[in-house]
Amino acid sequence: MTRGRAGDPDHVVELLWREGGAEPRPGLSLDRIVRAGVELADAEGLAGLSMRKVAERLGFTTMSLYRHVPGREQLIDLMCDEVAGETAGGAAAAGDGWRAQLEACARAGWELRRRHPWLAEVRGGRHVPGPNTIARYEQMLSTVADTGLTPAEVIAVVGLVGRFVDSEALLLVEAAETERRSGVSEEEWWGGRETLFERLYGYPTLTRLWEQGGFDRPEDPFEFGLARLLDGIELLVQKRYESRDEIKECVVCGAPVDQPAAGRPRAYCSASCRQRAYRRRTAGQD
Amino acid sequence: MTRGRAGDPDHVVELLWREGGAEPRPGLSLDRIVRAGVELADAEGLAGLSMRKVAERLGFTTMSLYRHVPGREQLIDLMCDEVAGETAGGAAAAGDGWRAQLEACARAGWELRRRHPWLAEVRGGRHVPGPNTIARYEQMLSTVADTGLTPAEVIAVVGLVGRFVDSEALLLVEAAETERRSGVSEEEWWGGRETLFERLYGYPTLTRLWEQGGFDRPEDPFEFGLARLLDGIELLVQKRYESRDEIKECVVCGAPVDQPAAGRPRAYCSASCRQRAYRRRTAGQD
DNA sequence: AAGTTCTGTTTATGGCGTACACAGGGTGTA
DNA sequence: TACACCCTGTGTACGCCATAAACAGAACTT
Repeated sequence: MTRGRAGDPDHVVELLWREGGAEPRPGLSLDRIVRAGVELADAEGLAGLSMRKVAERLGFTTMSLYRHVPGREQLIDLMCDEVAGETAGGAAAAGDGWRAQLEACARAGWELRRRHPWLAEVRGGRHVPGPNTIARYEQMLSTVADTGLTPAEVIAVVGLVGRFVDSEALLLVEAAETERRSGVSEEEWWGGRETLFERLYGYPTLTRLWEQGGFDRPEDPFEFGLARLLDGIELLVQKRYESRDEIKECVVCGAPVDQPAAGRPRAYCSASCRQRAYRRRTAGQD
Repeated sequence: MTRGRAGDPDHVVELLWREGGAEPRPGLSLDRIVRAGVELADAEGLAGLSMRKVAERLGFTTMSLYRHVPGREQLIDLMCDEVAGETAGGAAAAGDGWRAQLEACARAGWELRRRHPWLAEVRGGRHVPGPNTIARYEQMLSTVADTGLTPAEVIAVVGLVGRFVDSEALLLVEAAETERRSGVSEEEWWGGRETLFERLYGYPTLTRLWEQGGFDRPEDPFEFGLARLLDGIELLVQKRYESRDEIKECVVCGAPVDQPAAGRPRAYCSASCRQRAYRRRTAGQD
């Protein structure tokens, strides 16, 4: 079933978007392997996720896994989508503005990475997204879609926020993982680096900030960064909003729009485009 | 010399901050190993950096390296500081505002990661910084230090921008590395994922953005993100500036400051603190 | 009943970091 | 001059990793 298709990306697409049909039978199964992988990575981090250990945990030989999963990389893809389905995607109420909703998405991602720290450790491009991952992405996109930003900007905003969450999460994961392995806390370890500190006195700004306690009572990196990021995005949204009367193209079909000499500027080229935009706005809001 | 100190972080401090004394002798040396490591990682990425290959490149046995470097991790630390010393740190002119200077720092980091992509791949906490790394950090801190932000905020801003550069660089590295190994370009690969695309039509926003060409003509993630980030930071700086007349504590010594009933609000508790602040501001501007 | 497919095992390959014991030459001391 | 030591480089070995290939038995199809 899986044999010989290790290099075939379409295979993992099939696995990701599989029908959950097959009733649980004794023996191995894709779901069992994925779940065991998640448990293992939760406990030992992504570096601790080896095919041997997954198999051991399930009471089978290493190679038996390859009957169900093409390889380790693909197992990780499957694990990612598995946990992406955990939160119902509740986020914020639909009545809130885009900013509150986008912030809620970021926090949901943050929370997910708190429960499954290895998510932030997943690296390497060309990860095929599964249904749960896509659902989250779609939600973020739709949150930003009606801000008046261009399509490319919408995509860029969502990517920016997503990568921010990931990179901040990775920071914490690495610290936690190192603590776990070494048994020495982060503060303890850095506190013991006196041979380093004594070389830092020559740097005036660093020393001053240190003396003023900037390193002792730091800002929360996630909260601080998220606030700055959203501020920056909001500024762009405002700029686009203020220049909305300069719109020369219909936001739906792209055709040129005649602007009236006075009164509210037009965004749509025709009533049908306006109606189409309305339907899109309300679509999916069950 | 190195033997038996593999677990000792102080050792790598000594190596990083070593005096460049020792004249080049035949045989191995720390510098030669580090340079070979940089070359190798430049060519094959951090994953391709193995002790075996470094040794091979130098014409020695693998274990000979361990006479000069405690281990792979520490070699990477040394490589990082080696390349951090490459750019003279020119950045922007001192006359420019903090924003232009901070942007220049970010671009310098970006440029460095373009030349040494593996820099972005370096992971794991507790990396001991060397003199070149610290010099860059000091420069960024001093750039943001005179914005009126609190010490903790200054540190948070520098960290935020630094991690942003890193995470965006990592994105490109991973793509490039995968292309190199697979021989298939990113566009080609994603273009061939039709079995995936046909499952995405059900998502309205995603589909619409796709149809509008948002994925074909994307924003540059680095430029877009940097602009948003700096905008957000500028907003904070403005907020702090506007509320500067509410300052209740001397920004130098932290003592309470009596505010005059009228006129320009005081920032310093005394003339000596004002003078000290001036000296700090002008220090290091050779 | 025969053939095929699915599932799990066994064995083996080639890569990695690095611990450990050793060898030879240069240097310092008696 | 003779001895000891240490610095540098070597060879071997261990335990991890992913996974390729050939095989064995059970179950399902025709």
